[in-house]
Amino acid sequence: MKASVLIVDDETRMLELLSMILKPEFSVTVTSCGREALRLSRSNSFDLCLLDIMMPGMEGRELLRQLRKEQTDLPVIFLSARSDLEDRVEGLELGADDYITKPFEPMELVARIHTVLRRTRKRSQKQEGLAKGLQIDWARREVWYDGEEIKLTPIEFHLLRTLAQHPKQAFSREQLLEKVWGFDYYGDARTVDTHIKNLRTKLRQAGLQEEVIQTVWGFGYKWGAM
Amino acid sequence: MKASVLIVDDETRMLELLSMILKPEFSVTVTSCGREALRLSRSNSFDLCLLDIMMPGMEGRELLRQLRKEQTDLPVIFLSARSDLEDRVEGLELGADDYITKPFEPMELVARIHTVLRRTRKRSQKQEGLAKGLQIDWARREVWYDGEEIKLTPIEFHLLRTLAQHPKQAFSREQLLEKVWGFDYYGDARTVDTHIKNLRTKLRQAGLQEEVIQTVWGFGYKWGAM
DNA sequence: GAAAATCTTGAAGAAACGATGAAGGAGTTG
DNA sequence: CAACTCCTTCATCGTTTCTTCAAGATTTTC
Repeated sequence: MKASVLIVDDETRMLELLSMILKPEFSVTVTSCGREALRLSRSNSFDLCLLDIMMPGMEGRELLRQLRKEQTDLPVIFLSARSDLEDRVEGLELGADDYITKPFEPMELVARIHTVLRRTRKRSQKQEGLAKGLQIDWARREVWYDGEEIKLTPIEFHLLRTLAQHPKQAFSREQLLEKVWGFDYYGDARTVDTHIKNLRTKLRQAGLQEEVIQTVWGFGYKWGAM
Repeated sequence: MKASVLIVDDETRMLELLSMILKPEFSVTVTSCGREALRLSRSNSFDLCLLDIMMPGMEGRELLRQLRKEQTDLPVIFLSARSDLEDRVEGLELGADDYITKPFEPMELVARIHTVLRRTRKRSQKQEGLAKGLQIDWARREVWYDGEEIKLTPIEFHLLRTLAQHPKQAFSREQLLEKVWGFDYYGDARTVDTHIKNLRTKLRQAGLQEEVIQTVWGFGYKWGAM
C-alpha cells in the first residue's frame, strides 16, 4: 500500500509539479491553503506532510506549530526556496523531520521522503502498539492513560510490560512467573491471578474500559488490545 | 571579547585551514584527538565546538554523546565530508546545533557559527530543564537556589548532575553506582539511599519545597522536576 | 448442575525505603 | 605528622508499601 502524502504549497504550479513527481510512488493529496491543510490532517490520516515554509497568510512555520499540537506524530518535511540557515534550523527546531531547498532533484525528493518515512515508522508504531491512549514509558517507569499517570507496583509494571510487549500472545502462569519473577522463583502460580486482578482494577479505575488483559481459560493471560 | 571555539578534526590540514579561517573572528583551540577534546572541554569553557563527524577511533558522534553528558550547554556544529541525510539527521538528533558539509565557503562557516552562537546564547543563560529557580553551574561545580549556594559534596554533586541531566528518567541504584561511583565500584547499593537522603535534606533546607528527587519504588530514583 | 478454573478479599509477613548514628577514610591545616 | 574536619560507608531500626497465599464467591465448561 502506498504511503499517503499531504502537500501544502501556495503556488499551484509547484503543487502540480510535486504532485506529478510523487504520484507514482505515493498517494497524494494537495492543498494551497493552510487552514485546509489543518482540516485535512484532522479528518484524514496521512503518513507524511510536505510543507512550503514560505506561504502567505498562515505561514508554513505557523502551520507546522499547529500541526505539532494536533498531530504530534505526523512527519513533516519543510520545503523552501531559500537555503537560509535560519529557516532550516528553525524548521528542525519546530519539529520538522527534514528540510529540502528548491530547486531540488525529483529523485532526491522521493528518496528523502522514503528515508523520513522509514525513520519515523517506528515512532508511530511504538505509540500505537498498545491500547488506544495507553502509553508506557519504560525509561521513566511510568504508565499513562488519558493524561493521567497510573501508579503501578514493580510486579504490576513488569507484568504489564511483558504482556503488552507481545500483544495477543498467550502466557501461562508459569511463563509469567519465569519472566516477571525470575527463573528461580518458586511459589504459588495463583499469585499471578492476584496481580492480574490488581492491574485490571487500576487500568479500569484510570478509565480504560476495554479489557486489555484477557483470560485464556485453562492456560493463562494475554494482552488483547491491538 | 572574542567567542572561544574548540575545533576537533583528525586531519591536521583541515585543522590548519579551519584555524586560519576562524582566527580573525574567534579565539581558536584545536585538537585532533577525541579524548583530548573531552579533557579540554572540561578544563576550559568554550562557547562553541566545531566537530568532524568522521573521525577514527572515537567517532564524532560518540564524542558528541560524551560532550552532551558532561557539557550539556556547549553548542556543537557538526562537520562532514558527506552530505548524507542520515548523518545530518542523526547529528541533529544527538543534539548538534547545526550541520555543515565540506566543502564549505569560509564566509558561510563564519556566518553559521555566529548564528548558532546568537541562537544558543539564551540557552546557556537560561539553564533549562531543572527545577524552577535551581541553577547548576557544571563548570564551577556550584549549585544555587534562590540566590544562595547549596554546598554539595563531590558525590552529591555528581548524583544531582546525573539525575538532573536526564529529567524523568528512572535510574536504578546500580546504574547510579556505575555512573557516579564508576563501573568498578563494588559496595552496598543502599549507600545511594544515604546520599539521596542527604541531597534531599540540603535541597529542602535551601528552600526547595518541590520533591525534585523522586523515589521509583522497587527500582531507584529519578529527577521529577520539569 | 457438577466440576474445574478463575476472581475477589483480606490479613500476615516480607521487602523496600527513610532516618540516624557510628566507624573509618580522605584530605587539610597548623 | 598529628590533630582536625569533612566525607563516605554501612548497620540498624521504625515505617511504609508491596507480595503472598488461603478461603470463599463467582464464572466457565462440559
